[in-house]
Amino acid sequence: MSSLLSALNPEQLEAVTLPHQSALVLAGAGSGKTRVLTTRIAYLIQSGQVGSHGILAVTFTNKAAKEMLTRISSILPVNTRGLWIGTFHGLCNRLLRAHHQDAGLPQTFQILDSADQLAIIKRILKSLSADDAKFPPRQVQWFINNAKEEGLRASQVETYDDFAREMAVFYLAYEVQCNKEGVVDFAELLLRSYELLTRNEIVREHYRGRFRHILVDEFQDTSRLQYRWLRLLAGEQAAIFAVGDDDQSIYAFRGANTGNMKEFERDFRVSKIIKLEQNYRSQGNILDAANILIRNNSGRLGKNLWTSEGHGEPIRVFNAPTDFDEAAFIVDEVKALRAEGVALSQMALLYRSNAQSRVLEHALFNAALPYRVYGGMRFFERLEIKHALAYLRLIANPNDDNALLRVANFPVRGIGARSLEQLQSEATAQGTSLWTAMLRKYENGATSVPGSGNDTRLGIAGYKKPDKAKKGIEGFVGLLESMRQDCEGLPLPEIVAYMLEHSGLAAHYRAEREGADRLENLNELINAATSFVHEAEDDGLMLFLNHASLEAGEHQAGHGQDALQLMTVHSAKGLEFHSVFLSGLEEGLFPHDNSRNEAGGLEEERRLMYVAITRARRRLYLSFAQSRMLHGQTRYNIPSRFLQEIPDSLLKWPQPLQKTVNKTRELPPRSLGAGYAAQTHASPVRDAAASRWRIGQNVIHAKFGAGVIVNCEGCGADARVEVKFGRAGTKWLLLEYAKLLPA
DNA sequence: CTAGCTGCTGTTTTT
DNA sequence: CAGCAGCTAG
Repeated sequence: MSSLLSALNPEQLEAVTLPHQSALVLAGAGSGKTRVLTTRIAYLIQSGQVGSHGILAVTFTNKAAKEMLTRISSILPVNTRGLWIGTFHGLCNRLLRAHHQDAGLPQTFQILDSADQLAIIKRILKSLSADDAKFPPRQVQWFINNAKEEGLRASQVETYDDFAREMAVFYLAYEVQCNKEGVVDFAELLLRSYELLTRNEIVREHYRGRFRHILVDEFQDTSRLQYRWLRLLAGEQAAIFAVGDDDQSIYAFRGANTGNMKEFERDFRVSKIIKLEQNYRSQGNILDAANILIRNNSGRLGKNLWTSEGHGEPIRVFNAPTDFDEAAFIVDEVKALRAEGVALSQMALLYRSNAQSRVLEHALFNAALPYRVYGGMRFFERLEIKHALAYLRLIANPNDDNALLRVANFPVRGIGARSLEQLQSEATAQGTSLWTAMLRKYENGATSVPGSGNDTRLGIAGYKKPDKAKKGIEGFVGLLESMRQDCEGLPLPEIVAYMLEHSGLAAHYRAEREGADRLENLNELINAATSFVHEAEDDGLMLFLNHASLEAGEHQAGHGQDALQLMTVHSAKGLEFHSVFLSGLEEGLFPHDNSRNEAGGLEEERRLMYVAITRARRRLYLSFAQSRMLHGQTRYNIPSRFLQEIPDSLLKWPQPLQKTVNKTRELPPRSLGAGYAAQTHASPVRDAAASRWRIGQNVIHAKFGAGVIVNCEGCGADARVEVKFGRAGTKWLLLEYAKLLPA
């Protein structure tokens, strides 16, 4: 026990050994947050305060949950299966599985990912013949998820205008459809289990009596509903140990509500907030940059990271002419670092949006550097995997319309859109699933067609067509029925292998010229199933499918080998690397344009930047490109304001070897409140006469501030340039009058 | 019924 | 530059 605690600093120790009371731990990046959580769990169990069954721990990602489990089991010989550690979604799923009847769900309920959800919504909008210009499916999806997040059912939605009324109708139809199919979306997992706990006293009291200690990781990212869920589950008895960092709240777009921290203080009478500010990860310069940057945000709880290590290296900033050059620079630096002995897996390339990975991947590929992309197209989201999963879902539950529609005609078996549409309306009319409708139709067809009262009334053509369609469906029904029968009792990996062969998927991709990768992925699915059986010690098909919906990532070919890590800043949260390359630091990209209109959008972007910076242990690269290919056209952006918020004294500007790059630092207008001199760096004298105005050039306007030329036309007195300014938007300026200065 | 073409649109971040 | 909906030709 003492060895367990001896390695902790005083604040960590205090947090770990807190008595049974609710507490808020403000844990800065790299301050040993996970360690505190796992050590506390081990401490609680080892000191006999609670059994392992009395602990519930919520993490933000499955990865974090897994890590926590392994760390705990390395400290303590506990049965990890009795521990309730997982994401909100994972825990809700567990709860609903255990009480599916009380929750009004079939035992085999399946989980929809957002793409599945969108598909259902599209189908519903179509069946209600809604005007999709007026009601874009995405917006309907957004509306439904928001309503659920507010805890509202379709019948409870406020219908203050026609639009909302219409939305409520869609929501209701969606609810009905999901119930019919026995599927739940992500938000539903939460809402449904929240309702279960609210309504069912027996279940509620059972869990309240059981979970005496509730630990919450990344508390700043909890949503309103999640917070209510926690409060409900905790009741009066449980102690909630909440660990979070308001500066790392980057999921507001998904409903995260930092206000929960203050509410938590009030609701649970938190008497003391413990702050963990000593950072064990990054060196001084990196930490200073992060601290100074985040100070530009308002309404922080307040926290300043410090380290006992030295300043370390300066932060390297690179100004690239194009995104292509940026990638080339990164490749060079990566090679150099590797030559110095840094493992590729200890280097990360971070970017704001997934689309940015393409250029980087291209450069890495050409340089023959192994890399691994996280996020983006996830394993379980790949088309061929979705098809395979659809078959598996149908084996588990043939009433899953989504799955059925996905593969009814894939591989092609002559079930066209028309027959499916027909089937759809029959299903709607009868209030059944498509599968049931198929069975009926098939049985009707089988009994009535031979007797055929039809042939007296219809011409041959008009009667052959439906006959053909029936054959397709008949074949499909037979296929599915035999698959369901044959898979009964088979171990999971064999079910997957069987399905791949008998569904015709394997054959389909074998025949396809470009199918090799897809085949490989399908084989990887068998591996995934095998390792799932291994890890979960359970071979339920249903469980595997849930695992697939809840944990979209982590399975990817090319496991294990030393590879560069590529991911968005969002998915880098919680990770650390020896070296971090943060690319695309441009206005419009990072901070992202879309964040401009959102309340608090800019501050969230800044927190995102803060997260990115604090991923680095020793070395941090920040880079931006003057021109970038985006959405099929070249765009010219000015450097991100965040660059400017970092003091020059922490920065170093390396130059690429052979290229002559504009050595001037071009920065956007200083934002309010920042207090460092922008012009301290040496700026080489510019040859004013020689610099003709050109696209991509950075300029300064007396009134509008810094900008970049994105277009020009005319000549002589008529010469005009279009300039995109950081603040004033994009404007056409007559060169004769506008006193433009080269930046 | 299918495959292949065109033309449109939308574009952040994720459990 | 996608990805997708809708259309046309086989």
